[in-house]
This record gives sequence, structure tokens and C-alpha cells, in this order.
Amino acid sequence: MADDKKLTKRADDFSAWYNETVLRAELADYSPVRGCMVIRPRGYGIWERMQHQLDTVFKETGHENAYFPLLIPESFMRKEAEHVEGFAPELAVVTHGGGKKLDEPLVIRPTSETIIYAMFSKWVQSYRDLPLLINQWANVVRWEMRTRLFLRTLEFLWQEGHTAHATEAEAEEETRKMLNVYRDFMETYMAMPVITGIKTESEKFAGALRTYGCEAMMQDNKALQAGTSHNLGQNFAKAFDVKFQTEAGDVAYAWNTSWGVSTRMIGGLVMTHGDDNGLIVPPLLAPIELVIVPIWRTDEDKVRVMEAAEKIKTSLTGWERRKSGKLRIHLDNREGIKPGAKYYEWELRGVPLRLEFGPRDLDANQCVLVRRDNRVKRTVTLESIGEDVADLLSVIQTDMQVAAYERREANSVRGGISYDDFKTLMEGKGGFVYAGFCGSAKCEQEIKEETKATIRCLPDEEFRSAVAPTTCLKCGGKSVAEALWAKAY
RNA sequence: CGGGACGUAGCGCAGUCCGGUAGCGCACCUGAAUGGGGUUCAGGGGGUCGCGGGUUCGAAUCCCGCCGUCCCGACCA
Repeated sequence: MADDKKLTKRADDFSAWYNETVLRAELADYSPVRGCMVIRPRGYGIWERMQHQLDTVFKETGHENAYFPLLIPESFMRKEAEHVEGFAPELAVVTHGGGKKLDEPLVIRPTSETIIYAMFSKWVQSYRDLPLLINQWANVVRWEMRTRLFLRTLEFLWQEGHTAHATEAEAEEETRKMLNVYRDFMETYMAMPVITGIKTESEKFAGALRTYGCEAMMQDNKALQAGTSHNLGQNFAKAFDVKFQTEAGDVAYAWNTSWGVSTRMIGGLVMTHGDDNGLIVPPLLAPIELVIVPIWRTDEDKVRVMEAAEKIKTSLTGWERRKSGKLRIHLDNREGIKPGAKYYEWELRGVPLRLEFGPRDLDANQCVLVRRDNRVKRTVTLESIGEDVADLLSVIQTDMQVAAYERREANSVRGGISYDDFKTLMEGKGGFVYAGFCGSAKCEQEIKEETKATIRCLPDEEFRSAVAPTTCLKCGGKSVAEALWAKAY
């Protein structure tokens, strides 16, 4: 931050730009503990809107919220072999309580499968108890080596859905359904298009049968896994004895799923939409959608402009829209700060629409609306201000989504790329590469070592290339699936 | 855990080589003017110089130890 006022430009140092934007837009701050962060009101406000929307859909799809404890007996973590292996390196463990060493150490949850399925085994007796559809909003702790605000912190907030079903097919349907819930949310609300698909064995959740994910492309052309959904099969049911009596009278293990999205999505939002002036929040998730900046020169003007600005705010606040509820408006009536300074400040904070209103506007019964996403100014009459603001916000939402989609496609490569060209691309600007994969973990591992790119997923059908690749990107052998390759966060 | 940089006011830094009254910019407070894209002037408040020990008449500065942060590598929503 050589110049106090200007952000580092994305093109100069994307990583520095991201950190500065998050800090200066007051989304979050560093905590006294390494790797932890404080989510500030402007960041938490976005999270609350994300939570509200997702929670609504979770309930519409039949899930109920519950809360399971933070502390998990260490022995629980050991009951599922892959699970313990996957999470052991990043566990935080409580060894003392009340001044005494504990008989059994307690793990701070890195995720709650173990405690939840232990409880499910008590609650599930009969096929009539199924499906059991539970969600919890919680914090989890994973002791990561390197951390970044929102993207990877020791503690983060998320939701984790956990379900139990009578059949494998039902569990698979649930897994896919919730993946699509995430996808819809990310596209519609975050204006962040994603590629959905299945994870390879090496990227799969520890303990799952199959893992599906949503992958978004950030402005540095790296991939961000924004949500995952797991078909757990009967792995945890067997480990925690989640059994039920079937309609026919047999005893069977339940089929489980789990799925989650976290505050990491806020990082995704920043890196999808931000520009060199700071944050840009899509209207549907913006805690403030419209900021009114009054302008005056003389004391008389100040009085009448402020009075009229208050009126505009009141009349607009009454506007109710289908998806986004009442208009969320802030009137910046601070004195002693020039309008220009306010513009920069609210732009940095990402408020999608600004209304400028001064004496000239008052006399002409008009105001100036300025879009955050493309900075286009428009003078509109106050007669129809409600419609205009609502329309513009909706257009901004759509335009942001389209822009993000077009950027992703412009940086995606399909249809035949040599391994040499692939390496060059990954050393340079990066991007999404759709290419054949022979299915061997060896090829996957070698590519990772040589280029740092990984298979983000084997994309779902609608994202696959028109002509399926026939040979493996690495070994040239027969391709068994089309893979999406990219460097990832 | 390895390599590098750093720790001085809320933030960003200078001062450290060569020991001698702790400074600058921004932010903050007061007042006046200013106000359609980052306002100006005047006045003001704020510091265990990361922590502990040592050398010295005297340490932000030299020596030893520790702690912490950031960046780069091995792990990851």
C-alpha cells in the first residue's frame, strides 16, 4: 500500500489486492491468534444473507436444524479408518479441563460426522425413522499450516448437512440434490457460476464413497472449491452402528450423506467480482444495496437536500421485491467529508448502487444513480425512483453473473491440448483445462508435481465438451473420463 | 518444520550500521472555512520502541535467549 488511498492493482499482485480489499472493506481482521480471523459486521452481514437464503432452501427441502457439540471424544475420530487418516494431521485436541488432565482427550470438531452418526444410531430404529434430514450451522477447527482470510483459517463457520436414508439410491439422490442447491445459490445469489462434478479418489472426502463439488474460477484463473456434497455410503453407519429394521423385517445399515459450504464463499465472492477499486457485492447478498450520498454547498442547501434525501430513503425503503425483500438503504449523512471521498469509500465496500442527490437534482426533481459494477451514471426522475432502483439492482445482479460466466469461459480451454502447452499455460496465466484422463492416480500425481494443477472434478455432463477427449492429458493412454484441470486454492 | 523478511502511536514507516531528550505520514480529537470524484488551515491527544536477560554512566540502537507476524516451500473447505 504505497499510496494510502489506492489498493494494489489486481494485475500487479492479486494476492495483495485480495488481502487489502478484505481488510479495507472491513470484512474481516486478523486475530491475536495466528491463522484465526475476526469477521467484522460488513463481512458477517454478507454471511447472514448467505445463511438466510440457504437455510430457507434447506427447510424447503425438508431439513431441520439441530446443534451438536464442539467437543468430540478422540476415540470417535478413530472409528472410521479413512476419516481418522484424513483428519489426524489437522486436529486441535483438548487435553485438560478444570485444571486436570482429561482421561480421554477431546477433539475440537474438524467436521461432525462422528458425533452426529453416533447420535443417529440412537435415533434410528426403523425404516419409519428415515430419512433423517439434519443440518447444523457451526464453527469448525482445522489446524492448517498456511492460512488466508476467509479462504483458509484455523477456525471457520459453515453449515453441515447430515442425512440418513434407507437405500443407496435415496442417499445418492440427496447428495446430488444438495449439490444443486449449492449450485443454484452460487449462480443466482452470488452471481458466481460453478462447474459441478465428481471428485477423484485423491480429492475425495476422507470417509466418503463419492464426493461432488462446485468449482468456481477466480480472477487469477485459479479454481476455488466453493461447496462439497458427499455420498458417505454405509461407511459411517457401519462405524457408528446406524442400523434400522426394514419393512421386510431385516436389519440394515443406513446410507448417509453430508454436505457443506463455509465462510470461504465470502472469499470467493471477493475474488469473483472485486475490481481495482475494491469489493463489488451482488445486490442479492449486499447488506446495503443502495447508498444515498447527499451533496450541498450552503447551509440552506444542506437543510433542504437532507430533508429531501430522508424522504427518498423512506419512500424507497418501502419497496418490497420477491427475492431480496425490502430495499436495504443507507443514507450517508456524515458532515465534513466531501462527496467524492464518500464515493470512494462506498465503492471500496462494494455497495452495488449509489444515489447522488444535490441541490441541482432537488430543483429538477431528479437524482443520479451510479452502478458499482461498471460505474455507469444515469440521471433519473424521482417520480419513478423505486422502479428504477429495483430494476437496476436486478440488472446489476444479472450482469455480474454474465460477466463472471464470460470471464470463466474466456479462460477455459477445451478440446485437445498437448501436455507441453498445458504446462506452459499453468506456468503462465492458468485457467480451466478440460482434458482426457486415463483414471490412474499416478498421472494425476505427476501432473500435480510438475504443474501444481489438480483435477478439480470430473465435470457433470452439461459441462463436458461436445466431443469427448479420447486420450489422457499426461500419458496419452485411453481416456476414461473428461477432467477439469486447474490450479486451486 | 525448512528458507527469507520483519516487530517503534490505531495503521504504514524512519531512526539501529556509528549508544546520548522517540520522530514522520495517514488516521483520530477541537475550531473555522470547504462541499457535484479522495478539502484546506490552525491547534491537540496518543508510545512498557515484541518479551526477558546482559554490556554500559547511559540501550529502540550492541550481545545472548525467547515469543510473534508476514512471504516462499511440504498439508488443505
